[in-house]
Amino acid sequence: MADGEPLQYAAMAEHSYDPQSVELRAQAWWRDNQSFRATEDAGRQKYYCLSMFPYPSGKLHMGHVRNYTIGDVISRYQRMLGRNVLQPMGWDAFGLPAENAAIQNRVPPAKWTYENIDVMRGQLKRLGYAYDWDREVTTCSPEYYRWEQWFFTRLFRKGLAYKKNAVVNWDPVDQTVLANEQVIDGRGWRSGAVVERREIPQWFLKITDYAQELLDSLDQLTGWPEAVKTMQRNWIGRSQGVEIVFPVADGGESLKVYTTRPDTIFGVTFMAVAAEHPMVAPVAERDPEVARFVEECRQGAITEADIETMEKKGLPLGLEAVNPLNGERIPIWVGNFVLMSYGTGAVMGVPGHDQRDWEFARRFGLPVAPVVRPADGSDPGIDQAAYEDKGVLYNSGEFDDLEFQEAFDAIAERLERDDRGERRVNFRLRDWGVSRQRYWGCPIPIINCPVCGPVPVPDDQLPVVFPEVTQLEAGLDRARLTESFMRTTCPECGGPAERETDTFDTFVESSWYFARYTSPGCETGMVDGRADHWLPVDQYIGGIEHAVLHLLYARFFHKLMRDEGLIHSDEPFTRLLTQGMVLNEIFYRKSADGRIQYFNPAEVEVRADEKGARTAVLASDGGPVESAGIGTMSKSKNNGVDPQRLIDRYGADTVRLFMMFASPPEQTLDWNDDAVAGSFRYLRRLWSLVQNHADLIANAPESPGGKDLDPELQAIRTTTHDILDRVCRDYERHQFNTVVAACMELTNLLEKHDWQAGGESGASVLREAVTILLKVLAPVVPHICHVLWERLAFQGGLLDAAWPEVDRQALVRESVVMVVQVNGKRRAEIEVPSGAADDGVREAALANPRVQHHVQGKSVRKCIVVPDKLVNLVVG
RNA sequence: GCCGAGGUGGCGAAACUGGUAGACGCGCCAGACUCAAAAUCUGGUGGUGGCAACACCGUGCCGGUUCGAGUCCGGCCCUCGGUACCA
Repeated sequence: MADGEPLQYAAMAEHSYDPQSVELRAQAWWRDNQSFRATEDAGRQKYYCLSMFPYPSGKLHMGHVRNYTIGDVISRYQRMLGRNVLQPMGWDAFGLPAENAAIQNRVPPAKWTYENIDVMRGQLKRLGYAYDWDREVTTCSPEYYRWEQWFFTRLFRKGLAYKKNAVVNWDPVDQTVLANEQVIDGRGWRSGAVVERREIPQWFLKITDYAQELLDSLDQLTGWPEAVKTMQRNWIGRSQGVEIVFPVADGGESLKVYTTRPDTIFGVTFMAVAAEHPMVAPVAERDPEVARFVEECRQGAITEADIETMEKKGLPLGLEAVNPLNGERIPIWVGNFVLMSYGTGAVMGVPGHDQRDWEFARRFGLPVAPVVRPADGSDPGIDQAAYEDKGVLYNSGEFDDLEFQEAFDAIAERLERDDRGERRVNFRLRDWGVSRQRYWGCPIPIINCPVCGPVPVPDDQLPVVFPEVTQLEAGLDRARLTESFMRTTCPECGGPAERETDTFDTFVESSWYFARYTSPGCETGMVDGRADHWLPVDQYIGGIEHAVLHLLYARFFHKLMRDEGLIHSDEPFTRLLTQGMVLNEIFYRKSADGRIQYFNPAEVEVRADEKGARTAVLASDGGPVESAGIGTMSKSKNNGVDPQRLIDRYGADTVRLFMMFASPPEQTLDWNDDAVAGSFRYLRRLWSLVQNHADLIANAPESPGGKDLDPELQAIRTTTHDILDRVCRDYERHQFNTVVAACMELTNLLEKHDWQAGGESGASVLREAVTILLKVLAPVVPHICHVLWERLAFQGGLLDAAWPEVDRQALVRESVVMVVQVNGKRRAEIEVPSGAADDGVREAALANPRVQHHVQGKSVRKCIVVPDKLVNLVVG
């Protein structure tokens, strides 16, 4: 069949499965009954199920479909368990791609964004997600960000927002600040110019004030994956160490460093400072080599990954620090791996006991001095690598023979007594820089007065809204902020002043949207009393890529809102499911001037020759394209798969089913749509099974009784309840792929039986099984199940049907098949009464001729029995 | 570099607390139906050897613990996510 051609079974037979009409019918029913409107109801247990809202980049991609299907399955499952479910949806609508589209296509960012939202909202509705659309939130609308501005002015007054200098990527050609993503190999993506580091004043939020609480309350998040909590703990990075002051010889200003290993202080053989350190500038003035080095450090990217992996370079400044404990003189170097914005902008180098310092010292011929050795007094062996273990001190004067903690305390006390340092708890976490030099973002509500300094915009003048622009130009993003917008008067002194033109990081909007959903239409504040009804979110679902930044910022904002008295819980998300990324291959071409153009895998043909070597060509022109491996589906890499094609061809249920069946939710998924047809085939089989027996089922007794069934029907009942038992367990642990597999198993079983000849008891066994099947499949494929439920003339909507219960008595079997191993190798199977005693099992196993063959002539030394499962005879 | 996760048939995967490796599905092969094809249905399908019964091998690599290891421990390789201005 040609790709994209719609299936035409509907035209072929009246009763064949036509997803488009089935889905239209189910969705109309939900709409007419306002099924998903959530109301605060004190009488029912609430369940707030939230999926991370999308950035409206154009169309849904498979990552969205995966995310939102998981959320919808959980919402519908919880609803059938009787909970009052709230499931909202909205748009993370500010961001860089809108500006890029504006520049490239000369379309205003607002128009581009709202058009994308309309397309994507339509797609979400087509997929049948059970959202309460009355609560929709769009972060780029002034009604939303007004309250963000309001909140920021409160934080400013509390001293939790402040301004300081920070480094940005500066494109000297386009005269603009670049995001890290826009810097490729140290060059601006559009101009190709070498990017410079530039310090500019920026707004920060004091997340470090909450570092300890953000760390401590992770322990209470028992519904979060350990991996995410570990990443957040490491990110916050609490450490106990000592801040040490090294005087600089010949009267220079002293050098402050932080270390968690003060026990190695006698092994310091160099100091390294950042190029931007105040100590460096005077040296650069007289030493051209240093000046050149500083200039070199000013270029290139600013990400931690770049800095940590680049070649470590350094240059001696000709200055010396003095070791505060032994008076030794230590050369001070400037190093490209030390950043002014991290810590104090200076580090002490201990090559004997730090691998990075060891490599630096080796490279530049600096001495390596061992001062810590293993407890047994053996040589630490620093010729090949640094000795980083904690051990016992030597070569350390009066501190010799102390082990780590004793040495730490003794040295810290000595430094404190001499006023040369102090013990400190340090966090790796840095304050959150929220300033962005962009147009398409929430304006920071501050007025800069030459007399009063930064002054918050008064509440009655909020929201601050930028003038609309019809187009943006690269490098001139903020020039559209007209004179009349910037010119204003100071709210404090009434004198002339200028408006702040920076906007917020888009992570600010996504740090409180979950709270806004609880209070739609609220015009008196960020949220109202309804927030405490719904919060915290019971289940949050989103990509693992948000494990640290978004999820940490949202936790931070929740605590800020709590401390403002707006809400009364400590954490925003009780349970967290981190969905694995959907990956796809990335294809590109590099043009002569170094620019990269990406091609969607749908436009690329991959061929393999006889030797298995792959070549990829663009279908349209037959020319070769390069593969950049596989990566997360993204707009920027143009490797997304458009789910619309699959919806048009197979319907929403097939897409939902396939997504859930393809792999467990937390696992990375390499996209391959070859198997989607199999999910459609399954739904068609389900449809036929129910349709072919609909009247039989509708007229059958509800309960199959249980006692007088013939063995074959009894076996079907046992399997049905066994499968239900597994399905319940798998829903609870969110492993939906095996839920689907179990349903397929049950369907296969039911298809094989001749029900028309089975009489009334057979019909009731079928009725029970089909009822269970439709109920447990409903969260995954709600449309087809809804319509089949109607066909069976069952009372009430399937949506609110009670979740089926496992009949424990039906699970009891009279005999079981056990595996017999000899010396750990599987040799036979035996059938024994279930619950048989160990001795009986052993005898039955030894009686088996195949077992005898392997035991022959040897004595049984040991016999291990796992009841009802396995017996292992150890012979020799 | 650092932090986190993953690696099982041709492919997506399953295996609950250390107990039958490969459920379920895709693909492929064979058969039925058909003038033929598609669709559908039935059966087979980890590898090697063997007519077969069956035997041996097999969960990224090397080693260990155990009656028994995909699962636990030590070391390594590769892939993916994050790395503070992509969202």
